[in-house]
Amino acid sequence: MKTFYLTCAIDYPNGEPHLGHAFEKIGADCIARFKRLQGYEVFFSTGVDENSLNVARTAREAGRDPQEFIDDLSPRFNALWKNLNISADVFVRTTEPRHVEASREFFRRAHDNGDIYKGKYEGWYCLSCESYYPDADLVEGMCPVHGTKPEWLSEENYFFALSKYQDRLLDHFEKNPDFVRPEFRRNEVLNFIKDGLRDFSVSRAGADWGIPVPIDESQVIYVWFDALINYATVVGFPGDAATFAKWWPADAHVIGKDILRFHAIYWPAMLMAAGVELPKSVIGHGWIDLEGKPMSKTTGTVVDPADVIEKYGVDPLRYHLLREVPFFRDGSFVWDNLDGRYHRELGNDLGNLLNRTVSMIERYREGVLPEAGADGEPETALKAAASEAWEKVESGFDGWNFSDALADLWRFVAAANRYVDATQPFNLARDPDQAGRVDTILYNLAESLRLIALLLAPAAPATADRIMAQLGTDPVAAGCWETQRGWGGLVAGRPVPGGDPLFPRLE
RNA sequence: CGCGGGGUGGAGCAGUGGAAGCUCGUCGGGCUCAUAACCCGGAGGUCGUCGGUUCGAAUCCGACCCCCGCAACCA
Repeated sequence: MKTFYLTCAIDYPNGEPHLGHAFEKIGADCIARFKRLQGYEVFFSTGVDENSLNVARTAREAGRDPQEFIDDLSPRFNALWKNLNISADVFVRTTEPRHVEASREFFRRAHDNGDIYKGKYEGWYCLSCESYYPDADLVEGMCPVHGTKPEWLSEENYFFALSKYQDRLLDHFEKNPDFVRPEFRRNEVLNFIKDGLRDFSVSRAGADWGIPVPIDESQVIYVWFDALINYATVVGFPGDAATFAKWWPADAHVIGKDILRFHAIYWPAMLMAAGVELPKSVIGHGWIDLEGKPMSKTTGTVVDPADVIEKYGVDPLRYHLLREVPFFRDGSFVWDNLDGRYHRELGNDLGNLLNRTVSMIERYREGVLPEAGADGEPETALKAAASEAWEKVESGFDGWNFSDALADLWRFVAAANRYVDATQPFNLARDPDQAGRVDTILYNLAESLRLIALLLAPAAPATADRIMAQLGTDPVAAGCWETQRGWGGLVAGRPVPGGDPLFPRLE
């Protein structure tokens, strides 16, 4: 069976997960489900990055023990993904023993390959920030955050020989034009590489939080070096060779634009050093803000996804984000827009289409699906719209253009609504001579909804199944895009139970 | 002169020389199976600014203004 290995960023649990985190997981989940529907065996991973010194610092600032702190926060991320119906197969925590082992083994291999050496890391260090600043970031020689005079520190660290891989990386980009997407991000990365790569330190001295360097237990592995390795850990590196061989290389790493460089440059070079194949693609998505303002805990501009779910439901949130914000671009979460999409697109367009369809089958055919007769002109148009939608939606999802895919799907929803209006079954039903026409129309409407549910399933899986249930047919299952994509999947003569409106009006 | 993208009706966008478009929203009318949809009609734009080329510029040229991404250790 064809396989697809998809990863999300692992988030660092120094606070509650918010809508920005959710955007990425929802997009990735949409792809995971899309691939399963296409018949791929999918492995979909996410997790949390717990070894960051920032996490330990945040915990201590709150007067809490770091371990206790992450044991509290990390499960909240996992719980949110469950609530959002994210179909991840694994949720990794980088403090897990298997990941500690994987990181140390990876480090060892890079070291054995001659790509890790001891050097001196020097720079202006702000004690309050606990971080180094390049000269350019200092404001008149002072820390840009605290305005205090930073200290010149120098520490012995292990360095990774990134510079050695500059040519091989350029070569890889050359031979794999889709390695980084979207294209404008690829170009940014390419320019960065062409400017010249410098070695970077992969360890920290004097820290008591993190994974010990295998060749020098007095230091810990720099958190970035360890975090990236999670993608190998979760598919069995290094102990489970069979599992690793089955899934690696990853088909797509889904990450935010802010951490693109780590995935598009550092990680590939690290893999080359360890003698491991490179991933197929790195997908850099945009960020969402709140009503035009950056999400920030300090200013209170955050949205708790749980609040959105409580008011509108999981699928409306998923649908709205995927439809509203093109995945590769930045966008805004606007409450009014969500409300508008909920009522107009989900309620009026889709929900009402289902409702009017099952209502007419109930009223005119005692709730039993009639058999379709010969096609007329309206049927030809409807079926043309269906096959066009199928083609466009599939290629839209395939290119991570969720927004376009859903817009195209809604063109078919509109076509089905137009079909009702053009054929007027509610008028024909008064004339016994037209019974055959009414049968045909009602069947085709129900069948349209079946196809809509299939195409909607990656974005709004629960809604897809609710539609299938109201139509009296099976839930959406893995691989069914291959086996059930053609027109005519519904079986005449079966009961159409109908049900409550999918998206009732609020307030 | 660091590299790159962009400024078009309320929102999001298309449009590289020849009558300013699309989707959504908004206003009015028709229809009615339905959580209503669909159809018809309307309102709404100095196409960032200034200058130039041309019979004709959103589109070509020049200058300027503004916004955004990248510019190494920010999981």
